[in-house]
Amino acid sequence: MSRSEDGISQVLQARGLNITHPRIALFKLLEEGKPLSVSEIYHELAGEVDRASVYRAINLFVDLGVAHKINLGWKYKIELSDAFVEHHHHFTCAKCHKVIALNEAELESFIDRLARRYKFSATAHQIEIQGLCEKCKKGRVKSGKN
Amino acid sequence: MSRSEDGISQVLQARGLNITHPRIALFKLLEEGKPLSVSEIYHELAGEVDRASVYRAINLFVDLGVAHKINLGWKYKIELSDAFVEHHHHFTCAKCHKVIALNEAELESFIDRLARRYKFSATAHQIEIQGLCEKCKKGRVKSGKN
DNA sequence: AAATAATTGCAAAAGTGTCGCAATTATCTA
DNA sequence: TAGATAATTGCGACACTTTTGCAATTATTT
Repeated sequence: MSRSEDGISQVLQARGLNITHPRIALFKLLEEGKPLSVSEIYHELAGEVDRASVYRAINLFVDLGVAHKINLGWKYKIELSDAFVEHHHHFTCAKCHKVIALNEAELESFIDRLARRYKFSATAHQIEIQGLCEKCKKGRVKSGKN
Repeated sequence: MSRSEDGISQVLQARGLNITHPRIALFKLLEEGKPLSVSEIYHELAGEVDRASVYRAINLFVDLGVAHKINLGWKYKIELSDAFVEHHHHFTCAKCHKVIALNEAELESFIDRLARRYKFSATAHQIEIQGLCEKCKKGRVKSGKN
């Protein structure tokens, strides 16, 4: 393992942490962009990486700010942070599960304005919005339950 | 157990559900206003209420719309719904843990406007914002940990 | 290439969430 | 208010999920 160009190697190196297979494998997986649950991750990495190491790598990434956990529904999933991947907020359709990316800048500035008014300096935030997308709202789409 | 005036008893009664100790105890705990994690709840109720019953009561409350699960950071916590308790959004100061309530109407309308633009109809949302309050931002306030 | 320091995989343990079922408790009825 | 009836609880057992100690392995340093 060498490649000191890619994102994660750089971060690890900068912190004096070893560049190891579990860490690279996790990063590559997350790099595909889709938020993954812990079990999706270690099933994907089965045989390659031990469960315990998956957890350790995930927690390391979170501590390093490389990744963070988000909630879809009410199980969390892991996703790379801004610096390594697109945006963070989206609508999730409760029926068809379509994900609609939100205008990040607008959200940020709204939060900032709000915070400023309360003389609060915001350092982090989580926003999740559930609802129905245009198609599903129009009815016609039957849902098993819910 | 009788008291048919308080919120939860009314709801239970209206649905023909029994008013039982686990349910009352959970409601009282949540009534204090602080969102609690499942384990906080059953540790608090240890000896009084069995783990399984805590889960059953929580799920019942959620089904009834009496409580709902929210995500703080990335573990979910349980909180009573609007009808039974104040508002849902606030700033939380990372140092002194002061909680600043936000202007709910403004938040709601922002979300709605945003959603409308994407032709998405929002039915629920969770927003959490971390940062520092005015005093702590100015420095001077030492924090034990965290 | 050897030394050393960080990390892994494994196995065991702790924690979470669910379920069936007999025992208990709340509510209803007379 | 007692007795019948139906709802609910607590218990024990599972099936995960997540964490930890530790010897073995792997990445870095010299």
